[in-house]
Amino acid sequence: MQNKEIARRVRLFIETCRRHQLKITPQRVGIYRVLIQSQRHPTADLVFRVVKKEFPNISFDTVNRTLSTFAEIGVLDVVETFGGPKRFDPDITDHHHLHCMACGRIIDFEYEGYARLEVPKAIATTFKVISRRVVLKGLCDTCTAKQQMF
Amino acid sequence: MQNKEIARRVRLFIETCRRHQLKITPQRVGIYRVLIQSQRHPTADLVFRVVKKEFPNISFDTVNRTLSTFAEIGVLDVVETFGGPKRFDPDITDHHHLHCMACGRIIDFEYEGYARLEVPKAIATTFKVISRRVVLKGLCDTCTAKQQMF
DNA sequence: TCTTAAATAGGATTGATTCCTATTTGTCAA
DNA sequence: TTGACAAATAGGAATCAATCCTATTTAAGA
Repeated sequence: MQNKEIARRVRLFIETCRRHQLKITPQRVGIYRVLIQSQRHPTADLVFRVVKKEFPNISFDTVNRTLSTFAEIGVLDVVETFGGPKRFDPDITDHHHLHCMACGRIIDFEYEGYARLEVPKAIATTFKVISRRVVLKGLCDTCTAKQQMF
Repeated sequence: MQNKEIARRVRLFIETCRRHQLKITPQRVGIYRVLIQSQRHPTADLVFRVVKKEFPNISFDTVNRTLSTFAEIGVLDVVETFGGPKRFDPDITDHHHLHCMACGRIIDFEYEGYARLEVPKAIATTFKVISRRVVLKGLCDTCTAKQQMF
């Protein structure tokens, strides 16, 4: 990601914080910068270890609390998992997920065919849908290859 | 659920265990019986507390390990969550989920319109899809009502 | 500046899961 | 039916994740 693009997104992020009456702290900006440059779907611990390089005194609690705050104001998503630590997704645009059941990898994909997953009428009346996602479980290519070795 | 239906499913379950060279222990059968009669999506701890009534000496580890074993042989599903303890689903037929972001409730639904979620060709070549599910995040009626009180 | 509520650091606590090991038990073959 | 053995269990210890607690620091508006 270009420095220019990072700066642009940080500016937008700061806007969002202000709109929600959140103080702009160096820790929050640092965490946000790590997040948007991280490999997809990091855990709080992973973010913590990376941020620690820039802020050696930062605590895990701050990172974790901050990530939850970011989720609340819509700066990131908590993604669905099948157990294990929470995982966060800085990509809040519509997309779908493949979950490898063997290695736990989550792979993003976009697909025109799922673009308008209409919500059944019966549900729309009793449930307020905020986001929709197709989750495909299975085996990624690496794990399929490994299985065939036996 | 009728006793007859339970007996039928237990027989099928025992078949499945045999196919996978798993021993038929009273604990496994007990856990399976609790599972198919439980409210949907119980945690290991919930299953443990119920099974404990019939097997006072059973350990949490046995319940938890057994549930994982059941998932491996396809007797149940581990369902997607957004953090918190693992949750298991005895309903392995195709269905979809609503997740209430406020109370964490998971509501099953079936929908004709999602019946044939075709897998994009580009993905089918590199990823072996085993199950597909639409996950809708939002607010259930109870939580929507609560929010409007403020 | 000054004030104040919000945020942070760091350690303690809680909760969930897995690991370890001695003991028990289902299964299969004799 | 019995004996042998690998698999499974019980119970406690250890690990990992998340949250709580509180003294201290800090961002932001007056």
